[in-house]
Amino acid sequence: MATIRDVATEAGLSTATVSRVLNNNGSVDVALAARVNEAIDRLGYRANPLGRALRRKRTPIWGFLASDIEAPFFASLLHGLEAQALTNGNLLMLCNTGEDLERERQYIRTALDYQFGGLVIAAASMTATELGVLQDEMPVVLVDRVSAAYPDIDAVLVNNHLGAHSAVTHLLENGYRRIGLVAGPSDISTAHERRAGYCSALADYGMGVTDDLVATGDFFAPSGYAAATALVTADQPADALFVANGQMAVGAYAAVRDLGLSIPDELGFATFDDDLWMTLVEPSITVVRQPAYELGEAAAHILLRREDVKDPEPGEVVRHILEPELVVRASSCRGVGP
Amino acid sequence: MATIRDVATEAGLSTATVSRVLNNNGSVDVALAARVNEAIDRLGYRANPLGRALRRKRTPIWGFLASDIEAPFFASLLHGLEAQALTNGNLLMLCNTGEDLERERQYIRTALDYQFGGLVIAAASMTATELGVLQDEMPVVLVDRVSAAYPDIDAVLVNNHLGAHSAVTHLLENGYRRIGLVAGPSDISTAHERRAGYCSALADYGMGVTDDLVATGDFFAPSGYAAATALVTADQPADALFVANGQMAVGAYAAVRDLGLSIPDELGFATFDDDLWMTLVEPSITVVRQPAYELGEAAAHILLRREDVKDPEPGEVVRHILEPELVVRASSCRGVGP
DNA sequence: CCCTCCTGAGTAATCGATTACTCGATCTAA
DNA sequence: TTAGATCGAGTAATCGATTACTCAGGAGGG
Repeated sequence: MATIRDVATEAGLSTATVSRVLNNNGSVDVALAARVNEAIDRLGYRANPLGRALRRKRTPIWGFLASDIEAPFFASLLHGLEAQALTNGNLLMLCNTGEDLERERQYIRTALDYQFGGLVIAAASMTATELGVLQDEMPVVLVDRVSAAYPDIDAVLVNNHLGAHSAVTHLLENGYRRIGLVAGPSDISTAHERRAGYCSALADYGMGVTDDLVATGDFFAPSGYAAATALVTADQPADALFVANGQMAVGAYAAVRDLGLSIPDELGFATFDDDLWMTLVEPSITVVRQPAYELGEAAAHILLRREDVKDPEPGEVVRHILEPELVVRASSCRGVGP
Repeated sequence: MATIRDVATEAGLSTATVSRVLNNNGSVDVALAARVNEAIDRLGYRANPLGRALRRKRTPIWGFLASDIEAPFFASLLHGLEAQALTNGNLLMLCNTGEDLERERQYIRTALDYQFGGLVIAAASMTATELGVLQDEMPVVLVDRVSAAYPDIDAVLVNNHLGAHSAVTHLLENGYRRIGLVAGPSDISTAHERRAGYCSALADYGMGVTDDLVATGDFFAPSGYAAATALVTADQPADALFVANGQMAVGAYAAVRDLGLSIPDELGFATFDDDLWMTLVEPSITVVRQPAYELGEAAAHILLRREDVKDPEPGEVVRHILEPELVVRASSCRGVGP
């Protein structure tokens, strides 16, 4: 491996000049710069990123923290983020926390040790003070989830309220009147907002929210099964279900099938998150699709803006909200079924 | 951030001694070691990995190269790899090549620049010489795919032949006689092996392979749709389909549905790769499940073994073969359907 | 014509660790 | 008692880059 010293010798110049050419810093005579570049080509020189990072106190690596990278939503987000990272000369380091706080902390320490160039967090479980410390050292962007505890950190979010509102309104417009909500854990912002959207849609339709039409799960499939079963077998059963995320929709859908209810005639069905299977089952399922890939891209753009420029003032907080899309399929349209 | 020098000063010792304590190198007096550790605790010192890596000429980072991280198979593999990486003190760097050779090369150069501690490749498209050069610098493990061009590189693979063989045999045992194969690109080793397994199962049953029962796709959904349509609408149509991967199964399944054929009565159906939707559709789908997570773990173990020890001799090539599992569901059992 | 300013390039310090080499002290053996 | 071996710790070189500081030489002004 050729070093910058080898290049300097080859070009008959000093390492300082070579470095200036490499970084387009200072002013270097055109002829000398050409000599440097020729030497670089001749030797096949590539700068050692470790030496560079040590000196600059900054690594061109972004970290990505997610609770479950196998979930299609996060996988897609990750993909969008990775694509932007690589095209902008950054590497992407992955951390799957599995909702494990200790692991999350460990990873954040690692990010500090390596002096990452940025961090994207899709698992907001740490305290505000920890994040505050982190933010002093590198750009930090929250994606998907936020909490009231971090009012001053950049975030890229989905308009969950609108998404839930439009899906529930759609169910109402199709004649369903007792719409059950399979909700997520209320301490996760997305779950909270979707619930709020559900409520406001009912309110806009002049209907109140009855507690017996809301069952809370934990965003994983089994809880969706239980919640859906409860809502549909109650004394006054729901005549439609709106599920707050894709994983719970798997469970909820299985529950409905096991109970032998026919969708959409006996029960309307809609959910947050699009997934492949929702188009393959019979009837296909109406969803609120989240722009997951774009979420990742948007997070990358914020990191890039924060990187050097003072464009968003240090005190200014960026909140980028993306719009979800209601994709109407057969499961929510009575009389349009198979 | 405290440095090793700060620790040395705090403990009233030299940096050399501190370093020896940190790395458990050389011999240090117990009392002094205790003083060092106290100083470390007092200062909250954490070693700077960049300085360390620069000196050691080696970063505790593993790279992972995949063609499509959004595919459930690779996502799961990635997850298994990441879990092992983190528990062994390595970070995991992600690269999604999207089958783009140029991008792959670029990433490999990056791995060399950073002096990664290992590289896991699930996208074997580069030439043998490139990989040879790479292997001289760091441990390399191929997962999922290999090619005859790399006989001397460690690999973790699935027994594709056996998987296909068992699925096709299962279809034969259930009375299907004209089993169509939706095959993958023959230059990808997995596709090749699955095809061979299909052929050998037929042969074992005393049946020959007829070309008109094989249609080749590209491992993506649309090609599965086309291939399945062709096989099922031929003059002498197939009475069962075996699909070589999960993505094409999506297309193939949609095609069958669009043609209004009933599974499993009119058509048997089985595929490589398990996925959520295959249990949710009616009837559920028989699959050959690959241990994707375990593949990632196994790759990690090979890297760990190669890391320092000379356990696998430099000349010795490790080939770790994992067994797939036939999961029988309704789609392949005539008369057991809905 | 001389002095000042500016430009462009080199020298050397620095980032934070590891480690070859050195050296004094202790211990063993002759 | 002393030479030689051994052990433990410190000094300083090193990994590969960036950059503050320095300095020579040319341009411009008085």
